[in-house]
Amino acid sequence: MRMSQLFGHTLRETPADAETASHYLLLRAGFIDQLMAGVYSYMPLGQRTKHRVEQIVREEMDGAGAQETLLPAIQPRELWEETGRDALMSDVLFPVVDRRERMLVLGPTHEEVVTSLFRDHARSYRDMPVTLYQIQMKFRDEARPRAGLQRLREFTMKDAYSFDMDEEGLDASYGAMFEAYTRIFARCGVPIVPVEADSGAIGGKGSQEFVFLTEAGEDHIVICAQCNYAANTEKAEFVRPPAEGEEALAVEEIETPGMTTIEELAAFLDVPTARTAKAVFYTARNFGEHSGGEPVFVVIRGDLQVNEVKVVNALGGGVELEPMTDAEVAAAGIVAGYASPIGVADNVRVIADTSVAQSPNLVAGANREGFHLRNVNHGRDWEGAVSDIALAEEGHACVRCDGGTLGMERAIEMGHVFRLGVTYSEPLNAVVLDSEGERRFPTMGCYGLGVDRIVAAAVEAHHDDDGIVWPAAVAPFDVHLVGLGLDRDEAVAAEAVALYEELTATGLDVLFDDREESPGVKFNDADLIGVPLRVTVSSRNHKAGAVEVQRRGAEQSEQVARAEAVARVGALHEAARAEGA
RNA sequence: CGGGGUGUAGCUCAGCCUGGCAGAGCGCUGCGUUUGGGACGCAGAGGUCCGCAGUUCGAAUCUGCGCACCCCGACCA
Repeated sequence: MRMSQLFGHTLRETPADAETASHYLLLRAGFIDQLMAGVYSYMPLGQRTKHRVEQIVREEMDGAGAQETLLPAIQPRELWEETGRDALMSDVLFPVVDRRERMLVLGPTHEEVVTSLFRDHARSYRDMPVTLYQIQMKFRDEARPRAGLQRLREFTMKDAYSFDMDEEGLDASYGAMFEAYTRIFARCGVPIVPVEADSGAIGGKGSQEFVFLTEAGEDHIVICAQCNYAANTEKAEFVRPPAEGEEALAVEEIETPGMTTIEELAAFLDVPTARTAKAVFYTARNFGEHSGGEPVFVVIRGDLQVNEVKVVNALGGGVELEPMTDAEVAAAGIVAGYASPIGVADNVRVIADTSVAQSPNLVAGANREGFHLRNVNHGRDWEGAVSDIALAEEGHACVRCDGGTLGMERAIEMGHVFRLGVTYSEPLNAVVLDSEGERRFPTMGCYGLGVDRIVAAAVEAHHDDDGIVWPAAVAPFDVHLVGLGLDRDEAVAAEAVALYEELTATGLDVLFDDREESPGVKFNDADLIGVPLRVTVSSRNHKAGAVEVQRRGAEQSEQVARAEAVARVGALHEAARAEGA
């Protein structure tokens, strides 16, 4: 590609709205352009990189035995009603109406469609196991798109779906995808950590995320400093700081005027927050509903925070929590600021974190303005389902090893693999016959990966003050050929063109800067765009019978004899590719 | 969805407080000089000052209502 023909230019100044490195570098280098919030065009350079990422994904999916398909992005809403996810995902669904006023949606994910496809074409265990995948646009009306390609409303996902007869089959299919993901991220130069995760709106019986640790990320991950335990905070478990094992004492009412927060209360009574019980109350509603719902009263030790994802799971899932309104608090007979698990109305669901169940003699509200109770004990003074509903925080003790401490990192979720089970095959009635002739629901897995996020993460992981430093496998070009002073010296120009053609003939993708620009402009653009190898042809080099080759990001360049140039560049290219593999 | 911020040339922004000719730098076009790390001179093109309404002799500037975008949080794959 001759740079004089390339559509799009580098920008000298950083666009004001871009904050993260991947965002402003991709904009400045001319890879992407924003159309609206969370929606971007890929310009030629960006599209080349995206293609290379997709090709790596394809190779690894095919290598793992998955078969490529292409499922419709536009889908009938009824299909989503069959699984109930029209309500569950209603806040991100892009609705569409056709000319006959039929309700359609732009697909945010494809479990329903692929299960429908499977239902129509798979007949028995002889058609299985099978894993289908596609690389396709997904549409989600995100509340807050952000950071360039990191959170988009229209994005490219590789999604795969496995169908097996039993758990052992799912284990094998899931394992194969897990391995493929590990290889994909390694080849793209994105360092990832697999972490335990909540499966959210996708559902199923367990999932793992592949995350890229970066300050620019929006997920929070806890990682044990001692063992390999790593989990999204939505899911993360931890060992509660131990309670003092004293005998249960008699309940005692105490006056605590104006002490409506845990901090005030603990200071007033001069006890650690871990000796108090905190109450938080919610209304749990089905998705898409805005009234009614079930009152939920959550009790947790004062030194811990409530993890709402865990509360939803403790309630059986499928609901969303909203803080109770003042009217709902009053209706539930709760005195805010002095709420007590003792004497809660029968229609209120009470959930206790394991921390309160294992801590004797806590201070809790008296459900009476200006009063608290000392020596409240779960099981003796009040009942309530015990569950892990606490948010893991930095410094908490690891559940998987002895003496390990959890650290907190920010991360971008790059991929997510789920063990679905029959979450979709059952409601969609995708039945196959097993070897006994019995009708069975296949056990499914699904595996998603964000292509745009790989592009963004590769930049986030590989850049310097001058620009992008692409991993060779996903660079838009293999070689950036810089010709200096081509309009002044015909011999140099001829040499540059000849080298361009020779390098291209060996199969390398070459970006040839044949523009009439000053050397400084060309070098700065080359650094910004970040192609792994830069080859400079100039009158100075020409006189020495050489060209100059420099690895992007390297301190030194090397002079290579003109006659050796093609072979040397080829060898350096192979070496650069090998680094990422 | 809550909080904060910003909308003026392709980009980065000044002008707004205190109403009175639409501005700068970079980029862009042409000509000339220059040529190994974002050169220089000359000449030029380029505007719905986010939109609508209001106040005023007069609005980029003041007021109201919208819209868009960004950031933090909530939520989310």
